[in-house]
Amino acid sequence: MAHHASIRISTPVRPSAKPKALELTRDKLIEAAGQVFAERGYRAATIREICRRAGANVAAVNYTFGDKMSLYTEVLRHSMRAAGQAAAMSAALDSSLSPEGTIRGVIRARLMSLCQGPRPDWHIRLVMHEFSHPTPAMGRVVDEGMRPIYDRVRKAVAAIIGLPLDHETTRLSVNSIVGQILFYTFSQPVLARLQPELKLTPDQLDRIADHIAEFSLAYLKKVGHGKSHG
Amino acid sequence: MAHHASIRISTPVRPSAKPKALELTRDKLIEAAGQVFAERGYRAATIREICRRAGANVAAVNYTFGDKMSLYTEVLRHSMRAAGQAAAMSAALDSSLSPEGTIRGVIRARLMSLCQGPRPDWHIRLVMHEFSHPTPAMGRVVDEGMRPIYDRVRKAVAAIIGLPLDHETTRLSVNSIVGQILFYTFSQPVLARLQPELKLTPDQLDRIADHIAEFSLAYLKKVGHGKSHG
DNA sequence: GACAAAATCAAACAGTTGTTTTAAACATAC
DNA sequence: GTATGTTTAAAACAACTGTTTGATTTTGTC
Repeated sequence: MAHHASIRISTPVRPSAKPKALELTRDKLIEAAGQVFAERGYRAATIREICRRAGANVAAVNYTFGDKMSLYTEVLRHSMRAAGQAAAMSAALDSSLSPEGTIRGVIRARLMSLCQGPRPDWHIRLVMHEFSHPTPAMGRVVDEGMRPIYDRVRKAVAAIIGLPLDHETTRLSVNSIVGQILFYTFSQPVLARLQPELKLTPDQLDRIADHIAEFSLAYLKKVGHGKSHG
Repeated sequence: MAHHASIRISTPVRPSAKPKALELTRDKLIEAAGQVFAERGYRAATIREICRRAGANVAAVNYTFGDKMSLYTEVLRHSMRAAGQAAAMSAALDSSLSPEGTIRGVIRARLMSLCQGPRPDWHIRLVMHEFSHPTPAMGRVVDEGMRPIYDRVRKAVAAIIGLPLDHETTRLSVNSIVGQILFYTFSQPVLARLQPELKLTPDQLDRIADHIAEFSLAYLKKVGHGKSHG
């Protein structure tokens, strides 16, 4: 049911005038909920634990957000915004880069986010959960979190291999590149068991990024040269 | 608590002598549990729904398997066994293949399992859930389901690029190949939204398998030739 | 047929869940 | 100060969870 929360949402007349203490507990709840949702999943995460970690009362979630699902959506939105900003930052300085530079940059930026960042694996685990059990929020995850990168890589790939944007080879090549990246982000549990010696330190990730770039560009350049004089 | 079930387990003296009706409901429960676990996840899956789909009583799970987790482990074991048999079958006929043939074969076999098979996406969704929320059963999933393929590809890759089995380039190249494959198995929700026109029909998967092979071999052969006369 | 073990069932149990309620504490404007 | 609206707190609610119980039916054996 709609209740108290709607009052707050419907009256952000002056930004940061009335906010008072609600904003505080609201932030604390989102932070705590991010942790709990990430490590337990949506269903297994309990409102009671979220509130305990946030130092708030059990009723705080329902008072502030309405219900559990709205809180989850809000956490996902927050997570997406953070990831989006990082992506936008790297996008700003690669619009002037060569296609090859774009590809190398995207791979590196994407991999590096695995070791740095404030909360290392939050966003990843949240998205992973969305993958295995999609909620209505899935659409936003893809549209805001993945499509920008996907489209940027697609343009660069098309430029290198000299084929149209929507040619099958273009699309499949992008999938191949994205797949290599996602392997290191999503398959860490497997990786840890298959290659225990592979630590995802910054300089190791650096070498991995280089490898993925070399691996991919070998094909792209080969096809590109074939097109240019074939 | 251990109870009735242990009686059955501890007395398989004559195989298929006493089994009677228990085996039947046991199979029905595993089948139903596979569906429910796959689509809802371990936590959200309820014993009541599993039993309803299996046409059994609520107490059937606890009577037959002891508790919910034991049922889950059994389902995972079943799923692994099925996948393992498929892998073993393809392994039998590729031991005599060239390294390149091995790689092409593994890619194709792995991708084709996406469209054929009795229950198309069971195993995948189960493993996906293990990825995002690993249980103690995770170890077996990796060891029985992934390591055999991983090792086979590694040997073939090492042969082509002419580097030792545990060279970093060898391992990273295997990761690149496996990553491309896993992308199509694990990222279907994303894929469905990013490329709605990409249907995973048998002949489409055939072209995808070819692409992954070409994409990967471009790099492997390049490195291999470099080694042979450099 | 009778008899014992195995299997099924309906009902209940104990615990946890998201959510609601009611009242108290707090802040703010007059 | 009082009055008003907002935020917290403790307790209770209703629904659902995995699990257990004890009776009842089914099954296999003599």
